[in-house]
Amino acid sequence: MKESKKEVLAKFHRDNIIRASEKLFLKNGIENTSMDDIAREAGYSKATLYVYFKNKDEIIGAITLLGMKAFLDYVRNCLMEHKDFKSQYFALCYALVDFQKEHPFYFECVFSEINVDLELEETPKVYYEIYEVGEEINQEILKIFQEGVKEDLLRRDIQLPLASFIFWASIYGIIRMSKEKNKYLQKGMGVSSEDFLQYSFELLYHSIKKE
Amino acid sequence: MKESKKEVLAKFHRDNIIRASEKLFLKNGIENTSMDDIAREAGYSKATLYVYFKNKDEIIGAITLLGMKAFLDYVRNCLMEHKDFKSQYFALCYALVDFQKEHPFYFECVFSEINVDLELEETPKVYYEIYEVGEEINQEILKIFQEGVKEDLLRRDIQLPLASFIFWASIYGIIRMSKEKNKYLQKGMGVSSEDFLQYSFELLYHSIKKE
Amino acid sequence: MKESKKEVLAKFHRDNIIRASEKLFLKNGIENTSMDDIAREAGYSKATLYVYFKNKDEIIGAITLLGMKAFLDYVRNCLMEHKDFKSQYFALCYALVDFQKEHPFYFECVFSEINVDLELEETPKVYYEIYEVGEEINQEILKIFQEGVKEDLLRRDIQLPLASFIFWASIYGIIRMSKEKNKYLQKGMGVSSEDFLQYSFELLYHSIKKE
Amino acid sequence: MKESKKEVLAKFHRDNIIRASEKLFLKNGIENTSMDDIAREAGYSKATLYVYFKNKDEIIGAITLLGMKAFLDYVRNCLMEHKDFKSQYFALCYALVDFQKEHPFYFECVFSEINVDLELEETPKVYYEIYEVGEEINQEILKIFQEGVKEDLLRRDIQLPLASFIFWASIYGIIRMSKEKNKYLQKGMGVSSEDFLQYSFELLYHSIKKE
DNA sequence: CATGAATGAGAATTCATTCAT
DNA sequence: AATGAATGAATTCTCATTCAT
Repeated sequence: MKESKKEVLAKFHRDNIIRASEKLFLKNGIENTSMDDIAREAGYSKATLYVYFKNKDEIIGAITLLGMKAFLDYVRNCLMEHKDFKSQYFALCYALVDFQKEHPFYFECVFSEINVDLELEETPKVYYEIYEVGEEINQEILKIFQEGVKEDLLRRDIQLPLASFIFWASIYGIIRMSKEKNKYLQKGMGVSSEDFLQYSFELLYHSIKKE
Repeated sequence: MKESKKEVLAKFHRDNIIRASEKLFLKNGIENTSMDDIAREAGYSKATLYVYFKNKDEIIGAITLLGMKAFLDYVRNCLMEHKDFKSQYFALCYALVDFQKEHPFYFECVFSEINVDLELEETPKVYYEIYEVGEEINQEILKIFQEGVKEDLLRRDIQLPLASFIFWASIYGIIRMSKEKNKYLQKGMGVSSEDFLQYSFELLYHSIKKE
Repeated sequence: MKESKKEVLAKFHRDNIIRASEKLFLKNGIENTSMDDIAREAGYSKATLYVYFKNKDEIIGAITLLGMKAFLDYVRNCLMEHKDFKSQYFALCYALVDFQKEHPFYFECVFSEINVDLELEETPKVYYEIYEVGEEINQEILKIFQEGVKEDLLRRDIQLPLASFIFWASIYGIIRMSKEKNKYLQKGMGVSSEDFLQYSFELLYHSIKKE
Repeated sequence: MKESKKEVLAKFHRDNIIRASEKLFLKNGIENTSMDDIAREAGYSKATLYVYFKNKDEIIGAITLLGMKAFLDYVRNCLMEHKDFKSQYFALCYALVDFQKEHPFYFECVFSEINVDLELEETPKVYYEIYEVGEEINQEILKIFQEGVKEDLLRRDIQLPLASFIFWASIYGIIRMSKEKNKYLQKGMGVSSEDFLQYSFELLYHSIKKE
């Protein structure tokens, strides 16, 4: 009982630190976020950060892993709540949009290569975990497209899992751009972010669906 | 005459510095590139960098601008050398791939929002220029798609300039992923980067072309 | 009774802490041994160390004192077990060697000045005790040399207690060097540590003994 | 010319830093001397220290090497200025005393093993130099004793170079003690440091000289 | 114009010590 | 009594920037 209480408390503090870090990493970038900044934002002393994380890298790793796991949940939900391909496809698209909104830093993590050589001895465990969760995500998305094949909705010449990867990449680019060039879309083209995204997802759907 | 001689010389030095910076920024990232590193790579003393650029940010800005301009040239070339939509489309795709290969740092710049409020008084001039070149690029790409409409190759419901933007975004995501997950594509899926890109561009082409 | 039980327990814990500290101080040096290290090695929590010692300095002081006391015992044993000067002399020499081997950290303590002004008000009690034990050691060694005088084995011009001090100092230097330059002695001169020490003690014996 | 001027200036600054470091290292120990302390003492900003030395270790290495070289000069002087063994012997003894007075930190360096594995690839050059100067010092001292043999002043059973090593070690111990227990010698035994040293050197001389 | 020299400000990290429980 | 948790102060080292020459 006491043990669990302690663990709960530790998790609470780690979460606070992670949330503060996520916020700052997103706003200013990892490199421009100092441990001092994190400490201030999280409401702890700098030294306390080192009680809960071995170093800055471990904070980064923890955030990334958490983000990947959160996203895996998002994706799995799409598959559970929707049974046919088209629903799953659009649900996944919007899941990604939501995910980017709620965890903008995680979103970037998911799509960035891990700058770590997984074959080296001293690579921290967390990076293996990150890699593995990434794999699981890929598998889940593949399942959606396989459902599409089963339903005979996709073009015959679609190559899986390649196409799922391309979908993945395009969606990333689209969401990213809808964020980065948000103002431009509104002012320059008179389209809201939401409309832009919806139209994009439909356009992409055309690239794979059977005529 | 003398003035112009001076200017030519100044441009020469600025270019040297920019080339050195580009190389290092790409290899190690902006944050991990010190002014010392740039000075060493460019063959000047550190203080000399400050003769030609007000500070590090201005170097970054100058690189971005140069990159955008270089890319604008790429795009314009596509339009000049190819006259029909399909040729222009694929030429543009591969132009982007080439561009990413030759100026990987510029590539990122082109697709990132400038973290600067253009409406503030003190915003350096360079950022306005960057914005303007970006606009020109968009216009050029739009022209390609308008050619597609003219040739009656695109689906009737295609909305321009929205679709050109989406294309833009997707291509970015795809190229980025072909880089970042390069190893994964080869080992995990047995596809070369080149094949992946070609297949992607074709898939994307389907999303817009008429049946 | 209860009081004494408590005291016994307290001594037990203090001893554990001291033993752990000695081990670590020796292996890594005082400066490179953290209170965390000591706590881990001793099997207590860091805060507990502060129950038994006011601070790190007090641990160091306690170790020093213990070491001096241990050495005093060594010296007294030499005097008890050997009755003639020559035996006592060599026994003392080898006692020092043993002592250095078993308590290398204490060994250094015995020969280092305490960096504390004994006349200041706030100087902790332990430093006085250290000083006093040092005095006792000197007295015991002097006794050995006085035995030498009594046996008429020493040169007439030998000045006591000066000579005992010099002996003391030389032996220290020799043992220290046999440790520090151990490799050099073996590789460069082909002499084992043991042989070096024996020869040294004999050479030194010549410096005091009558012809 | 300009080059040499520059070099002279750099050497000047390096010397300032070294002198400040030596003073502080001696007073407070290496571990208790921060780069901040050195900067303050030397009259430079902390960052400037890193202009002239790569890091703290390099300062330590430079000091040690300088100290060893200075001492080698001392020893060579003894051999040049004095031609017979006895003069050389005492001159060397007092050279050491002087050396310890003028460069107390160097003195300790000379007698401490270098905590560095000379066979590792990355070991800085300075440590090899330190080792080599140490060797040269040993050779010079050996020469003195060989002169003693030549003059037939030493006991027949004296083993060289072992005896020179023992002498070396004893003198170290004696000088060290005359420092560390200085107060004790004066108050407790009524002997000045100088008298203690002189008497010690004579006593030691007895241990090697022929009857 | 070009630069060597100098540095203030700040980065990550460590550690002895305190304190509420 | 024993300790988990928290931290202030310090440490080594880096780097963009300035300035006198």
